Amino acid sequence: MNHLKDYNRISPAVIKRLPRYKRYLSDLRKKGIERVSSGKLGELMGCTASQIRQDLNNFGGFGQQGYGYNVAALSEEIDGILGLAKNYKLVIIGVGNLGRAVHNYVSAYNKEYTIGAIFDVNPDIIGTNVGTHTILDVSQLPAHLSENKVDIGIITTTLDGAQEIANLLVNGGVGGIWNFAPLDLEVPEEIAITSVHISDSLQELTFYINNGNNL
Amino acid sequence: MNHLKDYNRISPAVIKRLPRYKRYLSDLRKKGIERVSSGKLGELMGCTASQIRQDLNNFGGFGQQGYGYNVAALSEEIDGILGLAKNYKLVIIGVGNLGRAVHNYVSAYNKEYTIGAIFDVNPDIIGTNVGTHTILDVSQLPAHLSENKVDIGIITTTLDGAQEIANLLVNGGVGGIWNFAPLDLEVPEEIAITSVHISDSLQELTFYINNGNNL
DNA sequence: TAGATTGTTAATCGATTAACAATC
DNA sequence: TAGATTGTTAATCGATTAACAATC
Repeated sequence: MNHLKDYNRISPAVIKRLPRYKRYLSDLRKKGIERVSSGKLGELMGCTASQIRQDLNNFGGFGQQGYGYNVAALSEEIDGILGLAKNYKLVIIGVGNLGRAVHNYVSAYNKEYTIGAIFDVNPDIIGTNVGTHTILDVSQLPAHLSENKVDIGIITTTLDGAQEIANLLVNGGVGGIWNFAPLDLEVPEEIAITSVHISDSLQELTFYINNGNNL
Repeated sequence: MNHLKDYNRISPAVIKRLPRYKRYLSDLRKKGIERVSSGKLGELMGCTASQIRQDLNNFGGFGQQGYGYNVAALSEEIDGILGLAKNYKLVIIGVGNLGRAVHNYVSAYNKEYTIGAIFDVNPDIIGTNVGTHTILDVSQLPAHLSENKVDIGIITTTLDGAQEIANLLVNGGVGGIWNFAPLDLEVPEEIAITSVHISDSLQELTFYINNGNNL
């Protein structure tokens, strides 16, 4: 399925664009469109055909001259590249509104991601249910990690204590951390980490409101 | 306060880093550290001193040779650049868990952002309260926009209908849109828009879990 | 004054776009 | 076959880093 190139040398800018390609392809698929050229896709996405071809050719030659790309096939290739063919076990730490939103969101996946357990520090909600999960005390996190293989730890706590949670996750052997707390966590470099910095995003928007959009 | 250069020509990469500088400076401030050199800050942030000086000099010369930067003063300069000295009126459309999380988050600001009204389509929650706000029917959004100056519309709905909400916001004269729905909204180019693509972020993380971190 | 560190120019590096031969 | 469109190399553009004179 994937052409076994050296994915480590591929620019982060390219990787960041893959989910976006996936969104547009899934859109085309819904509309029943079978094939698309880099030219047409570039028009839809607001980027150059050249960029699309360059990006995809990092991973393999998925197109066909004179035809373009098969939408369904390309979409599946991208899933393969991203690693969405596998299943990942998750834990969520912090079950406030944001944690619940992420819980809902991830629960909608039927294959790729499975929530193993959810944790909080607030005694008022520990023991209550969210969907099919019961909120556990965060003190049980290390035990859970040692008894279960967990791929991704999701941090939806506030700033305070987020680094300590990250340490527990790292020591518990997770493969990656999905961080929503407003700080840059320090983790060993073999641990993958992606942060969603919500407040940064609002401040960026504020700049562009005052200074005209990114053109 | 700001040195009135042409902020429109500044690279988006620089703008994206400003909130991050702000976070580190506020951290130093909390620790009671008064001054910092680009060298020391670069060490903390994991970037070059050169980049920090280049970034800041897009906006003005905030440092002093032989001394470095005054933490508090630089922090306030960055606030000014981002436009955080003003107050912005917001509306939130979509009061599920994500909308509530954003509501909480924004409510914590005391000066910069003020929530004017919140909207949803779900009759079960319309009329109920979130903090001091009563959830309004989304059909009342156009009227609200014509009666109130709204700076930022926050879209925390699902994919379906998000573009229609964006159209209402644009027609209602908002200055910018903060989008959490998993699509690229189409808006006129004079409208600032920043999206938080949560699902894209998880997929990016998944890639790095499988392929080693961004090094 | 001497040392430190900036502001800024020049050099390098990486990412995007253009061009075109290969080929379906 | 002729037309379309890819894969890929070369050219351009932009962003990062290095270097250093200016100066506090």
